[in-house]
Amino acid sequence: MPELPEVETVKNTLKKLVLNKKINEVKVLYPNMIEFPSVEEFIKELQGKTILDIKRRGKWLLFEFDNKYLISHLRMEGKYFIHEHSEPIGKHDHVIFFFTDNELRYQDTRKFGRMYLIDKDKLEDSKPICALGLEPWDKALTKEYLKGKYKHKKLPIKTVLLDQSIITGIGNIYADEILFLSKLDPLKPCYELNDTNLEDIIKYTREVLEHAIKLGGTTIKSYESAKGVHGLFQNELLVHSNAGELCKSCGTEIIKIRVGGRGTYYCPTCQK
DNA sequence: CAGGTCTCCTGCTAGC
DNA sequence: TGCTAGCAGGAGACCT
Repeated sequence: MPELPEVETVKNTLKKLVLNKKINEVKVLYPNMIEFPSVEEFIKELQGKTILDIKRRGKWLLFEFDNKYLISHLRMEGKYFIHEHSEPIGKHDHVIFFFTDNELRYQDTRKFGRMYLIDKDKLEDSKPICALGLEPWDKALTKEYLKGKYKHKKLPIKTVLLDQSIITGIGNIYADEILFLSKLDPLKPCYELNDTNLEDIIKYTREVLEHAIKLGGTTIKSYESAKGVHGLFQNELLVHSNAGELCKSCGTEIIKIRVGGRGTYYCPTCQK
């Protein structure tokens, strides 16, 4: 499941592969993937356009064109692969961007991914980008900012870490890791967090994500940044997906619970 | 307004 | 062995 570090890795991989390439043609094989505008307009607008840059905002991938951004969310299993024209179309290839020498295919087993084509000057004011909160490294991300957001919230901290309108980019894997390092019970209500807790959340959010980016993200299930390229952060996971294993800090068994409908892994001894 | 629930999808797995 | 019910999950829609 691509979170910020995986999207960052995909962005860097794609920049090496498709920057400055001109799209001759677009094929949309699964129309629901295109959230806005209509599929017809999406195809027409992209035809003949050159990919000027690729950026990232939260978990969104931003392909920059002269007057538009194609923004793409990979959700659970979305992947971009370069293929030769001759390669047969796969069962899960849903959108294809044709270049002269090869093509970029968006593959998504679960079809959860979504794409938008937005006017460049309206990007920050249009959904979904307008609903995003601060990037983890934004200087505005301070304990005062979090205090303001968390003050009246009774929801568990785990749930709120996944709220993209506060800090953007954290998903289920990294939320568990951040809470483990912050020694916080995932079920702890937001408003109960003290200054130290908030400082720890900010510190470890940045540390965990930076470390994961360095290692090319986490490969659980089927994430790849390019064909056969897997991240390495899964070897560094302290709690996530480690139910039954022993806590590296205290030796207690890591347990799995559900918080806000999400599988959540934590050490009941270290995290209070 | 905050928060809960449903929805979208398919592959995998537990259980019979 | 083969089948199926149930689960997994990011974020928007919808409801309370």
